[in-house]
Amino acid sequence: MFIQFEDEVKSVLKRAFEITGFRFSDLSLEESEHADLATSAAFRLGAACGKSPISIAREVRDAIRLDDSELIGRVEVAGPYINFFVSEKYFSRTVERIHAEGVDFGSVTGTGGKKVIVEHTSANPNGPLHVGHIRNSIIGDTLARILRRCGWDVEVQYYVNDMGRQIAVVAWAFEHFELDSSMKSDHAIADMYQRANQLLEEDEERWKEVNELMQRVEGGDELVLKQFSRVVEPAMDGIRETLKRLNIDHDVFISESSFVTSGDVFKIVEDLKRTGRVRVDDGAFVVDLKDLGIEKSLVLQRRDGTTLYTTRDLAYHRWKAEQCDWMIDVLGSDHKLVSRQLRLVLDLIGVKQPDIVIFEFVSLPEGSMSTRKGVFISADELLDEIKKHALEEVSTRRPDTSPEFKERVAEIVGRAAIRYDIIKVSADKAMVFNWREALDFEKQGAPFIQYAHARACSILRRARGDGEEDDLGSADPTLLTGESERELIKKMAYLPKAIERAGQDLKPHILAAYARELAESFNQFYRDSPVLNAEEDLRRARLMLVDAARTTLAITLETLGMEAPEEM
RNA sequence: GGGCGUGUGGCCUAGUGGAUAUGGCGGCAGCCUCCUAAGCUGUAGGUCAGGGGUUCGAAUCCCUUCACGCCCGCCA
Repeated sequence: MFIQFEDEVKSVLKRAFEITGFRFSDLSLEESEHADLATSAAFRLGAACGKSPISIAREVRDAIRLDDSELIGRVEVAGPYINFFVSEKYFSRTVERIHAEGVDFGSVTGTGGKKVIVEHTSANPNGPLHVGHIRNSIIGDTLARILRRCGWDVEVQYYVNDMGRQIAVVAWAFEHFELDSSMKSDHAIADMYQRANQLLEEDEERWKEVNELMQRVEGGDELVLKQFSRVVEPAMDGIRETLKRLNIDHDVFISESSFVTSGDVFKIVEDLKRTGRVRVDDGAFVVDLKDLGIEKSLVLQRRDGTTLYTTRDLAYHRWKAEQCDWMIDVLGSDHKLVSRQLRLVLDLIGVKQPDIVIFEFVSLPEGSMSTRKGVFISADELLDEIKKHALEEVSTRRPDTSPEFKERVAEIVGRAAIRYDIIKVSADKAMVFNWREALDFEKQGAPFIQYAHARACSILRRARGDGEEDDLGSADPTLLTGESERELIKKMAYLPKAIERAGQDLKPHILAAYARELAESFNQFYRDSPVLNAEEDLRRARLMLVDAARTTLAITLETLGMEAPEEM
C-alpha cells in the first residue's frame, strides 16, 4: 500500500509543480522520520529561480489538490520541506488488502513471464561448502526469492567446475588413496584433496602427472572426464545435501566440461577472432581490452590450443543468455576483475551482459579459509553446532514439549539463524566468522522474527479455540487507532516496497532489516494491545490485524528462505 | 607499484546529498496473578578513520593521507 501512496504523492506533486510553473526534473521524494514521505525539492527550485525555498514550499503546498487521492491524509510544510502523511483510509485499506490477498500480498504477478537466471554458489566440487561459500548461496537464494516475488520467472543455476586443476589433483589422488567412506562424501573428497596436495608438495615431479590429466581433459578426453566425475559426483552430492539443509534449491546444474564437449568454447574463440580484437601473443590468443579500461588482456586459448576457465565461462554465458531476459551472477570479490572482463567480452560478441552481485569475503579470526590446507569451518559443522544450541534453547524454554517438536523447532530456527546472520549484512562488507555471535539466540535475529510469527499464530489459535473467529470479514479495521496498531500497519504496508527495493538494487539485506522492524512493531503491538480480552468489535478488528501481521511475517520469512513456525 | 572495495559508540551494523546519524550485542536500571519473557521499557555510550575542498546543506560528492580486504597467472 505504501507504493500506491507514493504514486499518489508523485502524481499530486507533479500536478502542483505544473500549476505553479516550476520546472521539475526531480521530485526528490524521500522517506523521513518527520513524515510518511517528504520532498526537499524546494531547495533546488529555490536555487534555480532565486526565490526562498520556504516560499516555494508554501506555494507548491497551496497548489496541491488532494481531490483524487484517498491515501494522502494531509500535506504540511515544515520550512522548505513538504511533508505528506497517510490518510485514515490508508490503514484500513492496508489491513483489508492483506486479508484479501493473503500470501500474495506484495507479489507482482502477470508480468508476461520474463525470465531471469540467477547463478549462485558454483563452488568448486573439491570439498564441502564452508562458511564463505554459503554467503554466496544465501545471497543468491534470497535474491531468487525476492525476484520471484517481483514477478520474474526465476531459474537458479549452479555452474559445476568439473575440469579445474583442483579436480585434477583429486582425480590423480584416486590412484594413490582410498576415499574414506565413513565421512560425508564431500568431506571425504576434501580430505583426499588435502592429502594429495601434501604429496605433491613433497614431490614436485608428480605435478607432471596432474598436468597431463589437465591437458587431456581440456582437450575433451572422455576417459579422463569420467575419471574426474568420480570426484565431482560425490562432492556435488554432499554439496546438494548441505544446500538442502539451508533450504536452498537449484533448478539446473550445468557442467563446465559440457561446453568443451559440445564445441561451444571453440566457437567463442572463433567469433571473437572475427571482431579483430584478438591478437596472438607467444602462440596464445588474447583479447586486448586496454581501450575499454582494462590493462590486463584476457587469454582465450593457450599456446597448446586448449582453452581456459574464462573462455568456458564465456560459452556458458552465451548459452545462458539465449534462454532468458536477464542474468545475475553472484560472485566473490576475487572475481571482480574477471567478471568485468567477461562482461566486456560478451558485449563484443553481442551477448547481453549479466549483472554481477559481488560479495566480500568471510574469513576466520585467524585469517582466510583454505580448502587445500583444511583451514575452514564447513557449513555442515556450523549447521550441526547451531542446531545443538537451538535444541538446548528450546528444551529450556519449552520443557513440556515432545522431542519431535524440539527437534523440528531446532532445525528451522537453526538454519534461519544462519541465513539471517549472513543476509543482514551488506554484501560489500567483509565478515569475520565468530562462533560466539553465530550461536547467540538472544540478539534480534531470525528467531526474533519467527517468534513474532509464532505469537501471532498463538493468538489466532486461541481465538479459534473460543469457536468464534473464522469470519474476520465482518471486522472493522477503522477501529485500529492505537499508536502501536498504526505503527504495525504502516510497517505491513511497506512490505511490497521493501521487496521492490531489495530486488531493484539487488540488495537482499534491505529485506532482512525490514523483517526485523516488522517483528519489532508486532511485539510492541503485542505489549500494548490485548486482543483476546478486548471488547467484542475491537477484539474482532485486532484479530484481523493479528491475522494480517501473521501473513506479512510469513511472507517476509518465506522470501528470506526461513520457515515461519506456528509454535516454537 | 596499479585497480576495485571497506573504514560509523567497547564489538557488529543501517544510512551514498537533506531535518536532532539506524539498530543490535555487551553495560546499567526496570517489567511476567494478563494472548509464549526467544518478549517489552528506560538509560549511558559518537571528532561517521585523519586532513582539505564543493554545497543553502556532507557519514554520503571531489582531492589527499592512513588502515584493512580482494585482484593484477597461457590457475580456477
